[in-house]
Amino acid sequence: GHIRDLPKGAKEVPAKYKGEDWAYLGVNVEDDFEPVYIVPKDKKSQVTKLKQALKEAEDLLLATDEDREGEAISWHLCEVLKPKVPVRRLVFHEITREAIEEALEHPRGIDEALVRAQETRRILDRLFGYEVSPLLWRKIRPKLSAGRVQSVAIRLIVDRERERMAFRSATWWDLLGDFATERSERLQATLVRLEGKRLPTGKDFDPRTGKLRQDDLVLLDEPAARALADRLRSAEFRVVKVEDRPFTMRPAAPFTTSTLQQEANRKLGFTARRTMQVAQNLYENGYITYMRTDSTNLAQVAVDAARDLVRSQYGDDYLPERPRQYQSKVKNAQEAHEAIRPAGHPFKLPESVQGELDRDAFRLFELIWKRTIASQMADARGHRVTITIAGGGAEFQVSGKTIDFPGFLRAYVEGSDDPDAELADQETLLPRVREGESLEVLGFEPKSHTTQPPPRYSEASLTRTLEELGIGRPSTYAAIIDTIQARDYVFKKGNALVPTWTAFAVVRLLEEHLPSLVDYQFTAQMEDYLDAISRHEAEH
DNA sequence: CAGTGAGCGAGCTTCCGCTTGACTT
Repeated sequence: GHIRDLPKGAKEVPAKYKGEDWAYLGVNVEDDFEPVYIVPKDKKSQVTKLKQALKEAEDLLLATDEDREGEAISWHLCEVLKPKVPVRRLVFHEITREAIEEALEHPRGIDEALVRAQETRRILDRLFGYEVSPLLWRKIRPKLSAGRVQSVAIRLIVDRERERMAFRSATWWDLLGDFATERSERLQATLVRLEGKRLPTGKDFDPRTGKLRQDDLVLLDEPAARALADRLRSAEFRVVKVEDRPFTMRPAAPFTTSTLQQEANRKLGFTARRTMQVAQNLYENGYITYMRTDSTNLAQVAVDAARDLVRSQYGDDYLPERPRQYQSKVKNAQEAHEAIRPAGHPFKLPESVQGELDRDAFRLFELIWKRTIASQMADARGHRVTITIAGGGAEFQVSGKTIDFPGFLRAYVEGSDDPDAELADQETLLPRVREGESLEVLGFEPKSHTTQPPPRYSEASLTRTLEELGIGRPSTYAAIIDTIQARDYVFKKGNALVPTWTAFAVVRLLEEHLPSLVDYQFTAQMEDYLDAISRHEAEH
């Protein structure tokens, strides 16, 4: 990790800067934002060890991560160690024999522009944090904090709470029609249209007023729904349309830190913190690859191992002709490592390691194993059938889903934030009917529906949103969630993150007086600028 | 002269991102 950093406060600033106005920042804002670097106390012993080792070395190999922070670590090492022997910078994105040997044959120098980009990022975060936090101490309460990442995180949560407070629910009614086919099979369908006009769904209501957004829809109340049910009992119904559409589903990409935390939260109920602790343990004991990564890429040996397992466990039908490659769709991905996957070749089977692992570790390992294997399996194939039934001026519809070939679903189904949607994902089989077939009416049941306010963020959905906005890094997602709770901005209610009044006060103050700093695009714009620095196109 | 309370000044809080070993309970 980093062995040098800005001083934490005025106390750690070297004596010659002690009296300066900017000492508390550790950045000379009076002279071109020159940063002051120190070796923190807990890193001194590491630096001593490195210096000792360097004395007997004929060569210095810098093999830190190939990303912005990793490049900076290499640069700081050179600054501190002042090596007199030749220095080579090695880069590899996976810890495999092949990758390391390759790296040894193609060393490079330190990329100074990338180092300047990191330094800029560090200074910006310090200035934001150490200038804005004291403002909150004076205006709201001591010990509060603000920062490029945490302040946007609480703004997301407060914004969602505002939407919930402004929310006005709406209630509407429809009918569940119960029919029998010519072969006496039961068929239930929902009223979707009446006299040519569509019935509303939840999306048709404005969440702030509870009123319909358009007026060409049929809004039924309870008496109207009951009257309609009575009237339709004597109507004649026919199948007017049977739509049959094939579909395929692709497996999800292998895990990154963010997706692992989300899935472990949804499927195992782990907090981000617990997921990372368990993963760290699995990593240190050689069960999985590195757990702080934003890459979905698999090393060639891992692809081979996964494909071997697919063939032996599920058979050739489940193996795609060619290995699958996953593109990172995440903004600002730096891809210094592989995806998170079982270590080694071949992968150990979960059953074979169950005895060596505690319950948490086993469940997380199994999740990683299945996701990795599934990512190299064939698409699932099926078809979706939609039946439309008409009679008495009313139109009913029902959809069913059939899986013809499960493919990767044999190994892994991605979890969902929305349990209803997950239920709807299950296979639903419909009786066979033909267009024009007449149906017997068994009855109509009026059903009421109420719109729901937008849900609060969970740890999983907050992490996903931050990642989508390019905010935070794999090593910090879990820490962000801890920080906003430690500062009393947010508390957990079950899985939900609920903002406190302090959070409302802080967000409102920042929105009113420092709007650009809490803009959701602030980090994305910063990243664009840092990229320009690393391409030598902008001043740091 | 002792005890009390008001007033003042000094010192502290805080960022993000990379990591693992040291320390406490």
